[in-house]
Amino acid sequence: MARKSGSNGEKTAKQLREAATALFAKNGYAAVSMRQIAREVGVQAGALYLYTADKQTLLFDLLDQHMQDLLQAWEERATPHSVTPMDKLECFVRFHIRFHLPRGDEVFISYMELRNLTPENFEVIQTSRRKYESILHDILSDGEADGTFKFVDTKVATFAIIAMLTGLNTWYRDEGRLSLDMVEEIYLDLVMSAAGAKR
Amino acid sequence: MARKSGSNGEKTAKQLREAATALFAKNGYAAVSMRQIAREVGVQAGALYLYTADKQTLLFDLLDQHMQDLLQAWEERATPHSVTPMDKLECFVRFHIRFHLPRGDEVFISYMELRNLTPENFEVIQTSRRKYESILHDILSDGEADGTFKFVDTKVATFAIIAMLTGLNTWYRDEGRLSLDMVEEIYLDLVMSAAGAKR
DNA sequence: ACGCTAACTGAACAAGCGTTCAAATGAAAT
DNA sequence: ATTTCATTTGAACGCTTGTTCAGTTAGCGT
Repeated sequence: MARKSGSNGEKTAKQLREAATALFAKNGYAAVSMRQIAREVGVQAGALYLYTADKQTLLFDLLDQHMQDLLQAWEERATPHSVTPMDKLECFVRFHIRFHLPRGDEVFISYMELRNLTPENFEVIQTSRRKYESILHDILSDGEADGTFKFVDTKVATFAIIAMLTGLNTWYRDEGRLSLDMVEEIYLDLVMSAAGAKR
Repeated sequence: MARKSGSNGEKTAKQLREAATALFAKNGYAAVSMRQIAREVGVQAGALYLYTADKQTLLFDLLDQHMQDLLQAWEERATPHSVTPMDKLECFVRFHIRFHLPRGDEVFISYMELRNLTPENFEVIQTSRRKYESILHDILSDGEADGTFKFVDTKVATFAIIAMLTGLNTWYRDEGRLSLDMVEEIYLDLVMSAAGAKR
């Protein structure tokens, strides 16, 4: 047999992205074969090449989509645009946690599989990442300018805060001791303290 | 030819560890072949099996050695054992940075390749890691008990601080803007602030 | 009912994988 | 000088890899 009954291109494309995301996160890009992904999708390996040029492009598209989603979600965030640096920082922390926590696999891949990108693809992702970091950096700078925050080095503080927040993904479990709301408050407190903000 | 002139077991063993560390860090465990490692060592692939049972054991040994070194270095740290929680935390921060920064590859592998360990091997490494985390946790607990520090949640603060410190490895470069001494002071300040310590 | 095209199979390709092992050779001890 | 043993080669094993492609079928517009 060839074409399968009930087959549909968009559905398969979506299944491919999902299967690849899950498998790459669990076993790593290099350790996952196209045949493994195909099995998960319920299709032969050859069929995948109707939806991606090659394995490398598949990885890149996943990472790029993730970064695009992240940046776009920030632009469209529900919270009304805040005015004071304090409000902005609070908004950023809450946003970061709520965006990243439900996307464990994507976040994991985005950090772990950078080295498996070709140099050109790497540069694209890196640019998006820097864009995101600059959002936080601008907030911290503003706050420092008007005396809300105090840092020895603002650039380092940016990295440190993002690393701290993203580290949440490595240990948080839905069934665990703490609710999403609680970790949000805990990290908010840690970040505000680190920023030297009096509350 | 068979045995090579000037050949020496211990030297080859060391070269194997170094080549494997560098290659695993750069390309990932799954993406690196035994033949690639062998080429780096300057030997045929078959010869590597005199020094490791198999590829999995090679990875495990590297990670395990790294964790052992870390825990032992803490025990033998040069700084005289401090008394106040404040001193202890300062000591820990400085130790963490000075131990981790010069070991970029090992640290990277230790975080990235955990998933490529067999479950039993993973458990061993995880135990060592928890041991290290508990060092910081104990310091934070003590400090909270005597009022030096203030946390909403001490366990979370432990994870957050370690993530923050380890994140340093992802951006620090020797040729960069900041010296080792400077980042040490910057991170010390961030950690102390996050801990709510008045200085 | 027919033709077109989107969707997929299944086999094939060359290349590379981890691992084993008999054979060969250098170094060290006698 | 001879033996012994550590060290390495090089070929071989069966298997998997990413990717291509001619052929086959399902769904859809006419």
